[in-house]
Amino acid sequence: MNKILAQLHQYAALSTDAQEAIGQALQKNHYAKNDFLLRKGQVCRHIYFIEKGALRGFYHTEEKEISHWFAFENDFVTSFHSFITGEPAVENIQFLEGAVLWAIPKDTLHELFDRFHEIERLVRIAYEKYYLRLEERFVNAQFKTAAERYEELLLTHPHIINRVPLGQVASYLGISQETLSRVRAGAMK
Amino acid sequence: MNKILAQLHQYAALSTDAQEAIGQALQKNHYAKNDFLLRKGQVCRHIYFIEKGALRGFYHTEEKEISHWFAFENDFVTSFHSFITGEPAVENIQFLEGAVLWAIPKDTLHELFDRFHEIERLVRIAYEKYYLRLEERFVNAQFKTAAERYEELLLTHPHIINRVPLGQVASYLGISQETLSRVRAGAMK
DNA sequence: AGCATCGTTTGATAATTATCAAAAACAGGA
DNA sequence: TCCTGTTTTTGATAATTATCAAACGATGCT
Repeated sequence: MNKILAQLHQYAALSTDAQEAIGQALQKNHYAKNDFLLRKGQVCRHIYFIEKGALRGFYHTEEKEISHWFAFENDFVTSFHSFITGEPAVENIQFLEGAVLWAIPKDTLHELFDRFHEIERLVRIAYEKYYLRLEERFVNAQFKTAAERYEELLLTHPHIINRVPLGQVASYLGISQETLSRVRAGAMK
Repeated sequence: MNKILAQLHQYAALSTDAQEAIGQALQKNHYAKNDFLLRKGQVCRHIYFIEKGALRGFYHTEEKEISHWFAFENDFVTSFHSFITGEPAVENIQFLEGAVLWAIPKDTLHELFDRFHEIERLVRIAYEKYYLRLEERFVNAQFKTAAERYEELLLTHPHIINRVPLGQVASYLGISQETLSRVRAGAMK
């Protein structure tokens, strides 16, 4: 609980009242490895905070499967598109490890927005940061080669490489598993 | 002016008071073709609304130049990263055509956030939409081939192809100008 | 009309990455 | 420890895309 508030504090400060309201809205749950938090076609009605564990979001079609994000302790996760639009998700969310999550329902969050301008402001600021991160990834994807992107991932997010199967990391980087394996071996420099 | 409020209305409704406050904050300006609205290294302190004209945002390094967005009538533009962080921009914004823009300064916008919860809500919702668009582009970039992305662009944003030089469209799609030319000729099916 | 500039197309070749197939390495359970 | 299934690596080949170079086309200006 305090960990959650500490993470939120990164985005903006909150009054005691607002903090308490958030605390009351949260529900705790345990999940097993390989379970699905969300399957394609379901509507995602919560934002989750990861107390413990690791998750991935991935798209799955007949031809291929692409992991587009990984999340770990102290991250917030949701199926952004489904959560915001209320439409069925086009992605899946799966547990890479056993996990403990805190959930806040969308309805409750919107009630909090009405009651506390400061909470909506915090979320506005959080969205800004999430946008910037995605933009940065997007630009990197176009400017750097597969090998450079792997190097950078190794520097900035080593936990991804340690805790996620290689094939999934490869799809995250936008390359095939074999190519990533060769990049790793240093063959492609 | 009314066009701006109409665009804003897409995101959320606004009270008359809020609308008036926004109207007072706006400044109108004219620009010539090929001028820069913003150069790499400058801080972007405004959000702009395009009454008339076309712009592009692009990254420029020694090796290459990548146009990462195009904007036209009724679009809002800014250097997102610089505007939000207050840091010098890493991108350039240039006019593809002569243009008329309305500007709102960041400081003024934040004053409006304090005075009108509803304006901050509108912006929060606008960010959600912008995020979703970027996410969609990001996924498409990984799932579809260059040819498919071009086809899709042709269907969904034909004005980009009509009003933007081919080389810039190519960098937007993440391919070389020559490849795009061949894709267009239908050679790569 | 003629010239210069910019944008686009075409051709030949090289580099990058994917795909298919099989072997090797690793991890967990009996 | 051995077996089994999963993950990772390696090899050979094919497909995709980039790069370099040159030609073509359109536009605007004198």
